[in-house]
Amino acid sequence: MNIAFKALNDPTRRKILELLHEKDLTAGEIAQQFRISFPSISHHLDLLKQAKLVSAEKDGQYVYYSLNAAVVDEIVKWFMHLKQKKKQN
Amino acid sequence: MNIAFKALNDPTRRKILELLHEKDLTAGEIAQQFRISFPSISHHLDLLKQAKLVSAEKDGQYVYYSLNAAVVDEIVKWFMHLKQKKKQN
DNA sequence: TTAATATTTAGATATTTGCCTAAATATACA
DNA sequence: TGTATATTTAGGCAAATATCTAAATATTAA
Repeated sequence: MNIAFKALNDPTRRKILELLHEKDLTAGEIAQQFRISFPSISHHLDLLKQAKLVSAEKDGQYVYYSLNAAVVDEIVKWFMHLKQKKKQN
Repeated sequence: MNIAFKALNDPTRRKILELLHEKDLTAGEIAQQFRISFPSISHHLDLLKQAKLVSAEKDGQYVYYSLNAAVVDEIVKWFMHLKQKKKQN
């Protein structure tokens, strides 16, 4: 959970999630969408992977990344809990 | 949105939101829940306020903090959008 | 096997973050 | 008014973060 929020705290990484929401992409296809260097994008992808927000699958020389909904669910649950009606103050 | 994710990227600040989910609290009451110094908590509260995740109201010498659902809604919306069924890959 | 392409790892650097103590400000109380 | 209480602001420091270039690794193609 901690690492998920950390992974989400970056506009580039959130944009990556939005791209992957459209369809699975290779690391290179993702990198092309940004003005940031390949290695930096690779690092961002690694963080998203650590947070289990995305998963990666190697196919030949390419690595395909895809969005992973499970952790998103968990976070949404946390927010929904926050929104439950609270005691009257 | 950017600042909201930033504000959420800290366990202390998320704990503060959970405390405020129970009921409104003064800065001091919040600070007592942590082993962190008063000024540090004050700084965390300021960030949460900037992100509009909480609102503050002064009452005499106390400042009451309360949870602000509007931004939470906005973030949940972002997540729900991510979860919409995506194109088949 | 050699060269090209795709991606990650390593190392360096500038910026941001979170914490602290000390000082400042605001309000309440004696 | 003078003192105590509640909270914020300021300044400093260590750790974390985002970025870069260069180098390494893996796979494909000539």
